Amino acid sequence: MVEITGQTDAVHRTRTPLSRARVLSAAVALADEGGVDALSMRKLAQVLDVVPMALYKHVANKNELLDGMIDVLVGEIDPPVTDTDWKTAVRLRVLSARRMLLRHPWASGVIEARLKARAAPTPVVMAYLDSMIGIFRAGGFPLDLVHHAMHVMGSRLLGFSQELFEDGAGREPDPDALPPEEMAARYPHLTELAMAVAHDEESVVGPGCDDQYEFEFALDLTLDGLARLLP
Amino acid sequence: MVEITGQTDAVHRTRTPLSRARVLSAAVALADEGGVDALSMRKLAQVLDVVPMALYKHVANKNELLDGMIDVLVGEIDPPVTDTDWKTAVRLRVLSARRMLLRHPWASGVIEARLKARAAPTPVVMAYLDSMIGIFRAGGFPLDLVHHAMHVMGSRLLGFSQELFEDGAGREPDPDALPPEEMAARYPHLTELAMAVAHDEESVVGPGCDDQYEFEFALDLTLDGLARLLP
DNA sequence: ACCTGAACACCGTTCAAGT
DNA sequence: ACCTGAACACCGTTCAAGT
Repeated sequence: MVEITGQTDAVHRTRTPLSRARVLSAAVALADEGGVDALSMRKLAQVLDVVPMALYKHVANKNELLDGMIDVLVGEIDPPVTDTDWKTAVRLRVLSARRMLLRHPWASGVIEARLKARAAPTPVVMAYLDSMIGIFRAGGFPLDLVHHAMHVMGSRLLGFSQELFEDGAGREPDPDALPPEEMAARYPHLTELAMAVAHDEESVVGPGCDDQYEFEFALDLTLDGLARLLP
Repeated sequence: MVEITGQTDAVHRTRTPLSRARVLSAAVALADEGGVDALSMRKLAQVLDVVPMALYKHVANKNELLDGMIDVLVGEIDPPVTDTDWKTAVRLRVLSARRMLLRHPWASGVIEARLKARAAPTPVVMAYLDSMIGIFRAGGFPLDLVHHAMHVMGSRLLGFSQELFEDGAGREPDPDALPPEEMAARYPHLTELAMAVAHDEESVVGPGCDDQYEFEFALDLTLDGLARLLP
């Protein structure tokens, strides 16, 4: 007993030190193996041969751990192919996202849960959405149609179902949010779209987009598409 | 302290006895108030003025509680309107489902989680899907197109995202599953569709439907619809 | 200053003891 | 036979005590 503890300790001392990256990839591996229910701070610490509290040096809490894991997964999605038409580019990207989601079946649930909890999307997720908007823009989509398109794609973009944006309305103000000019530099397409939407609606129903309208737009697009296939 | 306990006890004795329905609606109310994280067997018992273990007389465990709650919610979706065309009928039904999902923001997450856990859909959910298929059939959709349509509608039917059916392949055999003839009687459209899909695929890639094909079908339908709206 | 064991306030569920 | 308190095996996170 004492000897084993001693051995573990020796191994521990020579092991590569903990890092945020090591914590996150171990967490992803744990969730891949046993589902998200099998992921606990305590089990994660055990896998990393570390006392539970050591994790809190690298992630603030479990929610931040989940956010970090999502970032790892979004990083697995192929970057957009640039030398084709918009449709092929979107198609390839969404299919790549789907392959990621199939590799990590717990992912869409976690992403959706974090969105439902009104957590601010991480920079990595923002960059993903920004570049997706960029594909549509490069394909000649006017801003309002891009907006609809992003809603229509909804669940296929990242596996979650509805109300993906929510525009941060009612969200707790992020203490380390980027200043607007930095936002615009980093996420040009997202910013452009957000500003267009805000301007559109502000005079009518207040800020944010009309989710009901967007839902019906997507529904009707789908139903019309099906109607065209009727014999 | 003793006096208060005595009072509580007296109230408890005259209270309407626990029932599955009372447990389920209290659980829904609790989730509506505080989200699904606020729902625990212990808190539910407390709200019902009952010892935690008393709940287990009416639901086998927490998963069965969640299934029961889903049934309550699906019961809130309007029945299909019969005296219109298929498109209007589907549209109204899906919009009714959406209103339910907006009333209970935790619902889609729970539904998706239960599906991911490969839990068999409850009879109430089966009946809902069956009658949705019935609308398409009555509208003249051939079986294969209904199949595609159900996949395309996917997230809009009940708020979850993908792989909704999974056909029970790899699912633990349900001990109290209905015999086939009873299935056919209760869910005629679902059974017809399931049999057509099974027959279609069995000779090619084994039972179940080709999820990748269905995903791409829905994706392309969406992209083609967007392309048509380009100026 | 850093690290960490014990503790706190929770879970869902089992089970034996009480009526 | 029914009901239930205590117990079990967990959680995420706080915090004070140790180095």
